[in-house]
Amino acid sequence: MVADEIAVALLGQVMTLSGQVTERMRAGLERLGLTESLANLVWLLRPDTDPLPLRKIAGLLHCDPSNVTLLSAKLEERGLAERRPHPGDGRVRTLVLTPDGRRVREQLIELVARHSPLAGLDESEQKQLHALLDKALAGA
Amino acid sequence: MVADEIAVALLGQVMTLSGQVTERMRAGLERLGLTESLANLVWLLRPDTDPLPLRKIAGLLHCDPSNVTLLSAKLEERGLAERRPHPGDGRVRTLVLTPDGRRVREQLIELVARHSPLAGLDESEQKQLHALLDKALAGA
DNA sequence: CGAAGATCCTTGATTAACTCATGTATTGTC
DNA sequence: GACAATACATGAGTTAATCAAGGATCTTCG
Repeated sequence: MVADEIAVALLGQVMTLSGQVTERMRAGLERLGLTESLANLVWLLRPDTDPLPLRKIAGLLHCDPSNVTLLSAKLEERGLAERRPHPGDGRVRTLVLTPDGRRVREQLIELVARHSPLAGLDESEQKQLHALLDKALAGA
Repeated sequence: MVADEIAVALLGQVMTLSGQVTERMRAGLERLGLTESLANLVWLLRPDTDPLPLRKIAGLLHCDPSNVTLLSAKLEERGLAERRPHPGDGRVRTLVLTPDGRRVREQLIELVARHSPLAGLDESEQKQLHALLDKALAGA
């Protein structure tokens, strides 16, 4: 039962951490003109990887595809992202950040990552933590 | 910039992890008759510590006090928790799990902790992780 | 002792995210 | 070329959350 206790405590820590991060985000979001869910989406839209189909975004966001349509429309409206047809499949739309969107994403990362509790750890601790989390996530 | 990269990746891992956990929770919640936000509240109501004032709950939950009133009422309605007056201060109400509520909380922990990605780590890794997260949270 | 101010919870109205059901377009298969 | 399957869009409806205002209790200070 001891092992269980640790697992529960770990989970509590992770949830607390994620709560603190989203809370900090929220404080800076108004300045960026984003809501929390839009920020989550922007966070997901990495400029250095292949564009994500909307359906895949829904999976990563754990929400309904129709909701992604809504969020995408809002980002488009603000000029932060564009829906583009998939080159190989006419049914699929992908969502890509515009230059403005990339800037906002940078600000978001700056806002959150630079001040997260995790940033307080030194480099070797961060690497250690990264390895542990990587292993845990791989096992899932 | 390298350190920043790690911090960003770490944050991504934590968010992914918390997303997976809440997703898993969601799958089992219907059976327990709870919504996600109610589950978060139940999770917070540890039977082994002093009862929490509603206002403090609002802080921990990062939401408005009036929302806590609403959630508390729902838990009460289901017989899972009780609002009790604070012994020393007539303004304050505390929220306490009933026996039924404690049972539901156990099931919730069982559901989530036992199957979280973190449970896949061995005991020494879990302890290591716990120490790192503890340090990070203490710094915040 | 009593009034002013602060703190805590509640109530009601409003907003916004999200889901569900349905519709339309495109692709793949037989 | 018809049929099933997949992907996104649209519209209605649900629900959680915020905000503003109110009543109750405690604290401070004249």
